Amino acid sequence: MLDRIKPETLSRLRSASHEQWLQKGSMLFHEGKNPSDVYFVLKGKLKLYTTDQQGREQIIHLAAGGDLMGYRAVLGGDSFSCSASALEDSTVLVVPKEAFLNVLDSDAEFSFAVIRLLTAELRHAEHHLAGLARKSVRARLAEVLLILAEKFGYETDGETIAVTLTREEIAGLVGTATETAIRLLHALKEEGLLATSGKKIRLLDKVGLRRTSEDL
Amino acid sequence: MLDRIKPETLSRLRSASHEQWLQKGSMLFHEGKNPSDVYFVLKGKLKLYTTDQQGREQIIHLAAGGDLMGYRAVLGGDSFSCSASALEDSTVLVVPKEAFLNVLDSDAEFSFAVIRLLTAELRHAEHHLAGLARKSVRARLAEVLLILAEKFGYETDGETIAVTLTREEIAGLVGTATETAIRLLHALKEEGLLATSGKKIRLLDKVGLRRTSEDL
DNA sequence: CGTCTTCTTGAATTCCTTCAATACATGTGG
DNA sequence: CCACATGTATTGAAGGAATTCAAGAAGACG
Repeated sequence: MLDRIKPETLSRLRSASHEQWLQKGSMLFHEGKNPSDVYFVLKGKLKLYTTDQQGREQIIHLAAGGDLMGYRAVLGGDSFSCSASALEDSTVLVVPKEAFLNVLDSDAEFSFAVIRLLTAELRHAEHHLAGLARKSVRARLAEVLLILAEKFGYETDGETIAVTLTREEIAGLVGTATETAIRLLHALKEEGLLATSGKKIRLLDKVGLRRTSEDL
Repeated sequence: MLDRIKPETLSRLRSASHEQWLQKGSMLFHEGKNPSDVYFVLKGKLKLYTTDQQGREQIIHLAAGGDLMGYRAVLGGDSFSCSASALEDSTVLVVPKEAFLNVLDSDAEFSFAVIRLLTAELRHAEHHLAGLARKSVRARLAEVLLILAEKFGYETDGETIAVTLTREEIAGLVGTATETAIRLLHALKEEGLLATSGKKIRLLDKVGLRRTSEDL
């Protein structure tokens, strides 16, 4: 998102904003609270998630450098429907919502960029929805791993996903129990599709994973 | 959506458009095709759905009078990610995409209304997503029934949902097998939460259904 | 009526969850 | 640097929820 904004617009936004540093694990915003700002991720990785009564965490979305966060609540005039926290040390640009809305109102190009962003999110959500409803947990796990790789890229070996998640977080992404995620990771490992070492996951056979992700 | 457009903008759109009548069961657009128009539902009810390899249908969205359809593909510059067909005889206003995009570009108010619409859709999709991932099929069925009632309203008795869906379509909304949907409808009936007669469903205990929809 | 679709029910099976116990890792204070 | 505490990961076993397949009943429609 950040890279699609022209310099002029960006400096308008920046002049009203400040940067904020977030330690790994700390919260950027809380579900249910009213938004006062939107956030551009300058550096780092964050997760957007909801927590149910039983304390299980469902991860709705992931954010990396360049991504915009918190706009859904601001645009809809709602409270936050998710919480956001840092997966690693991160820096965000805090843009007061008035500044954001002003720019939106006066800059048709920016406004169209936001529409494109919303559209892309919606397509992504619909796809995810169709998948959750009819794919097996196994297929969804394979898909999640590929999405993680696409979103965060690989380390220098070209195979290890460049993000560190707990098994619980992986389960929260897939929408399953932690134990099931562990067992299925193990199964994919036995099939030679991936290798794990601690929290690092190496995708050894991307084509095989893609095939697995398309099973029902 | 239609009701939030000012008359002036509406007549601009209308002047470039034409109406189309759709028989129950006929298609408005097909997944994978390129969009040439967006559609305002003037009368009737439609479903938006994807079909998987096994021929199972997952319903992504429902549309009633006043709703806008097909804008996701047009705004994203994509092909349609869903198919749309009429649940009953319907009439739509066919707006060529150029006309739609022109108005969007020149009318900031309309543009903001579209942003609000996208935002609302996104919130809806996220909520649905979180629910699909962690609720039981039983809870999701109860929720779907309440959503249907909210979307399409009741018949004159104030209890019968004003839309006719096959069990297969209900299963497609919930994201389950047709047989499971039938069994769970039966269970909810035994508990006195609803009554069925053919394809008509009467919600007898909305509070109870709400409670059921919030179970895990 | 007869045909076709939709609905319903039964039974077997698969997949996933839950609970419980154990190993491993990480970090902290002594 | 060790010992302990805490959080994370793993594995087993039992149970439950949902799917699948199969077959029959009920409706819809020409």
